[in-house]
Amino acid sequence: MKKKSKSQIVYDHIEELVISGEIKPGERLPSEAKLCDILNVSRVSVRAGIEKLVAIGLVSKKKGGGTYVNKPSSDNYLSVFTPTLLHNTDYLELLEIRRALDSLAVQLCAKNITEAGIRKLAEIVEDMEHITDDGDFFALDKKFHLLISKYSKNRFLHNINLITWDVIQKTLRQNYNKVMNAARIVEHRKIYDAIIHKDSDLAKIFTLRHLEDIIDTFVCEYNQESQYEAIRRQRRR
Amino acid sequence: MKKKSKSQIVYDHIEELVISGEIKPGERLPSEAKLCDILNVSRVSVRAGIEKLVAIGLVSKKKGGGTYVNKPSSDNYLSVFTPTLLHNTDYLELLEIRRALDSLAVQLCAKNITEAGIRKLAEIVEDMEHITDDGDFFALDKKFHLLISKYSKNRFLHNINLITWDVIQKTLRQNYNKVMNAARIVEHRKIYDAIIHKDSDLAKIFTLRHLEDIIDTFVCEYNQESQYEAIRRQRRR
DNA sequence: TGAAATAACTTATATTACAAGTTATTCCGG
DNA sequence: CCGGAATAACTTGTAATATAAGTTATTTCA
Repeated sequence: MKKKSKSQIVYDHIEELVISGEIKPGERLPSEAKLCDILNVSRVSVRAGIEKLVAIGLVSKKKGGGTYVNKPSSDNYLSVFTPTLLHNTDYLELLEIRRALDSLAVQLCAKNITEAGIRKLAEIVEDMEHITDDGDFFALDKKFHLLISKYSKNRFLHNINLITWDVIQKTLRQNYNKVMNAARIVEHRKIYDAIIHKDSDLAKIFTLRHLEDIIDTFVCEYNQESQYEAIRRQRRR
Repeated sequence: MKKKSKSQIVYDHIEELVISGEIKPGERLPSEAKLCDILNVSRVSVRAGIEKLVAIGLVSKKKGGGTYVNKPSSDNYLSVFTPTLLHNTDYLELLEIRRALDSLAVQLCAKNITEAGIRKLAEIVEDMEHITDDGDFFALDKKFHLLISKYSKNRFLHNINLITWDVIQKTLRQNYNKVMNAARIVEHRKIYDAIIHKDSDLAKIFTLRHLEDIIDTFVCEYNQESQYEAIRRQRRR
């Protein structure tokens, strides 16, 4: 267990304040001096920690005025990855992106995956089928999809996926668990089978269905309409 | 013209060193003390600037050892967006993602765009058709696609797009200009027409073709093979 | 020659001080 | 009592200095 740096303590503390909703977007952080007292570190460390949060776009500083939590609509583009509280509509937006990118990832993965990769993927699928605790599913699901994007050999794709799952883990686990059920596990198996047979088209189809099922379940649960749903309905006409 | 903060001076200076290739991934930055001398600022400011670069994943610090430019393969996921020098293969990876996300964006855009948005889009397309300087094309192309993702009303999608174009602008303009030609302008007009007729399916098709043409041109230019090309060839069999 | 000891260097943190900008309060004329 | 100007209190920005702690290069000595 490596010791956390002082600036990391500050970073984590403020991030937690924002994720938990204790400080909402638009609101002001405690002043640097107060944070020094609370966390028992020097102002140098407080400033270093805040500096990082500024860089990723979670907060903004105003000389003489204080430090404020950015609103999600901030034009700082890195704010995509900031762990602000996400609402259900935000989650749908995220799922729409997953639909587009996961289907690309699985295509590339089926083409590029190695024997070692297949073994790892097999292990995950099997673990998933013998799950006892509901909480474990999240970890396995994340692993499964990240492994696929890793073997897509497209680093940008994989990195975007890492971010996506990081956001899901930090802010959406409650919502997430509600859309989990036995059907998801079968879908993973199907995707896996398509990958090992190097059938990228089939893998893509199963991945699209997988994401569409997740979206459907989520929309049902919350009686909301996704933009994707609207497009699909339009197509049926 | 707002005055740059000291830490921003440091940030920009180091970013420039990396983008220009003066300091390559894996190499060490000048020490904090040296940067103080070079830039004539205090160590506090040097550290604040570097702290931001650490946060976005461009560099990593080793206590006692120095500060190093990260390699693109760094597992710091924000490194996707860091302005390290990108090679041609990296650009192809980026184009593959654009293919997946731009087609989604244009679908949503056709559904959600407002009258004001259409007017803005029209202006861009017309400017594009009356272009005199080649250099202007980049700015208009960027504007066009960012406007589409903006009106997709999916904030994640738009933010990823902002990042993508930022990376292109910072690191890929030379490559980019080579794939530009008159055909691109016609393609934009077609996409625009589909959008104003609210035909999301057609808009998607034209966008896919647009990106595939760009990829083809780029691949021809550099005699490289994109993963996407391989998939397309496979499908033809 | 080789390994341990040492020196030199580098980042991490703390303290103090002041500059410069913002916000809240006080004060005073009407 | 009201309104606005002056002021005080607060907050971030920058600097200088000092020390701790880790890494790297050099020296020393067996």
